[in-house]
Amino acid sequence: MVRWEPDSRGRLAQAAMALYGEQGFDRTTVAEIAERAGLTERTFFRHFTDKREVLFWGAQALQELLVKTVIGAPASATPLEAATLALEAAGDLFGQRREFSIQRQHIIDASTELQERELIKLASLAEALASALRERGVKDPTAGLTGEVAIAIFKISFDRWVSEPDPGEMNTFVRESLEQLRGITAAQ
Amino acid sequence: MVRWEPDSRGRLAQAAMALYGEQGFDRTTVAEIAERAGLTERTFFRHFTDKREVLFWGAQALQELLVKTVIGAPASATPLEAATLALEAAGDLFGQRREFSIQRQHIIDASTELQERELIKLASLAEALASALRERGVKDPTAGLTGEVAIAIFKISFDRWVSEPDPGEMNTFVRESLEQLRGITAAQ
DNA sequence: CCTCTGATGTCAGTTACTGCCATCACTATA
DNA sequence: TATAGTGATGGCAGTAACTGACATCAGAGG
Repeated sequence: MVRWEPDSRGRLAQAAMALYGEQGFDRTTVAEIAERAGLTERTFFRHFTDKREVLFWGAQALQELLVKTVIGAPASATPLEAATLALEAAGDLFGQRREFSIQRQHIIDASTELQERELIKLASLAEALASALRERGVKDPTAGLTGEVAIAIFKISFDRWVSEPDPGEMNTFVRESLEQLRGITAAQ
Repeated sequence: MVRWEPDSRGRLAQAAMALYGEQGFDRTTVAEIAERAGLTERTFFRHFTDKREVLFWGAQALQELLVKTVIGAPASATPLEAATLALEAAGDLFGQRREFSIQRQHIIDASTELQERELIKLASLAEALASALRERGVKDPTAGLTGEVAIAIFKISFDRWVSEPDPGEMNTFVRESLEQLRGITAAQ
């Protein structure tokens, strides 16, 4: 006989996602989430530091993927090329769960608090990219700037990929945005 | 005889800055701030929506400056040139209060919550820039991308300008970062 | 059979924030 | 001059996010 149902963390996350989608983030209480998962408020805060953090526990894996890809990029690749490879790897990752990404983004877009959290996660990704580039020998401020610019491209591409009805691969948008960036900086 | 001391808002802001600097953001309570300003907690929340918002009430003016500058830029200016003019105007604004900027940034850098708030303010600036560019006839996604990239440059430049001992004009960093951006995107 | 561990529950406490109503110097108007 | 607002504040009760301290108890290992 098991004392507790397994995977409390997963059940909490699922309950939270469902409730945030049904009622909105602001109008759902942690007690509600815990109750739907058959657990206690206190236990929720043992698994997630925050009411918001439930929606962002994939960020760590994403960051590791980005870093690994940048470090593993061919030595001949320029900083921006290495960063682009990382974005494309991320694009593939998201591509496998488009429905989930859309639902999650709807929830985030409806709450300022969640947008703040998303932005700091993105900033953390930018910093991780920059740090990985430095390991490749890229100097500052080029490393930092490339990280920021790459994340900007990711934001815009992800946004379009989520909004459009039948967008195909997200990486198409990534490459397109890169082209536009070249246009923007070259135009004099 | 006056019923209340004038400029409660200013007194609250000043008390908050001082306490955040002395004890850190997390360890100061709104009640403390109000007390030091000779007011009540309730009154604090009539002037600021948030405990964090005290540090960001200049953001509105900054945003208006950026928008005005982009719209007023010569018709011949490219999107990035127009955005750059706005950044330079902002640079001049900050240049007049470097000490204040440094102290404020120290406070923000010591608190994750405040960093989140800062990031969403910056995102709002990026969107305002994009929207001003659209008014100049710039299409999306160029407008959005230019807004994001401009803010990325601002972040990096501001960061360097605040960190270095005797940096001179912030706009030097802005122009330098722009040059580096061209290098990054051009390198193939 | 015993002990230890790890995931959970319980409970009390702090603090950010909100709604509602009271207060009262000052102002405009009859 | 009397009266009826007005606007900035105080007071107070309430909600909900989080935290710390301690209790519980099935199962693992000896």
